[in-house]
Amino acid sequence: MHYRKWGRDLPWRRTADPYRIIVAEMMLQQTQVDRVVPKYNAFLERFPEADALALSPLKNVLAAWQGLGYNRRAIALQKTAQRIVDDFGGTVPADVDTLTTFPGIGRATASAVCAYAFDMPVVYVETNIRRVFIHVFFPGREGVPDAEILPLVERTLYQESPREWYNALMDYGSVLKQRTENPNRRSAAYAVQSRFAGSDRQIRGAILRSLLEQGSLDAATLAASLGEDADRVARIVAALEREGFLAVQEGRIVPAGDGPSR
DNA sequence: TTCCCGTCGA
DNA sequence: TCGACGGGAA
Repeated sequence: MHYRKWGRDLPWRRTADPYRIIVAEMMLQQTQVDRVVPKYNAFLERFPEADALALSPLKNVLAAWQGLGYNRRAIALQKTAQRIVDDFGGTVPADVDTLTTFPGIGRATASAVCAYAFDMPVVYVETNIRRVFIHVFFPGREGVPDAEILPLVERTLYQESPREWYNALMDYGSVLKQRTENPNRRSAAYAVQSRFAGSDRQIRGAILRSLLEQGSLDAATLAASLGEDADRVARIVAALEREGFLAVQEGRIVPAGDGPSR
């Protein structure tokens, strides 16, 4: 098997610890492998098991997440760790439908956890799998729906070792991306997204980053320091507050769960 | 400037 | 079903 000799040596491939697989998969949801590797290692040094993550102040979790993007995943990951500890006695359930009920875990991540942590023969589609199957089975086709890919995934799944099979698919998909025009552009799911520069997303990221650096922020001067319209910044801060990133106390922006009260 | 990507809530 | 959501690399 080609994979046994040439497969990538990635840190999450050296463990079957379901907690570690969950951390890796949630990081990999929206962030490229090269960027995840160092963050994954540092994150697990800080939070070696679900218990440590569940009990940590959120701001420390967000700090460890810094640079990965889509910071809501950090909140969701901590909540998932809390559910594992509180509702499952620290044992990750080996079941796609149960895992899907966890915050930040959908079909793809739940299936990946079952494949990599538990070596279960689950059938699912994510970007690398999609890329491989579109390339191999749908040459020249546009708008290929996942519904047509799934049966092929099921038929080709190597039952003897689903974990190894999916790892090999990941590597093949990653090579295809480097060597060809991304076949996923021919997926029905493909969409061009709005520009990042000047977007709310960029400002959200900047606010969170400076909050974690400064420890707290003065709401009145924040807009000026960002060079942005005060109304717009206030609206974004309110959204961040609703999502549980931060709190506003007497005009100061502080990390969530950090102030007095309760 | 363009590219990438899974989950969630509307 | 669709738009919001980050940030680093090419």
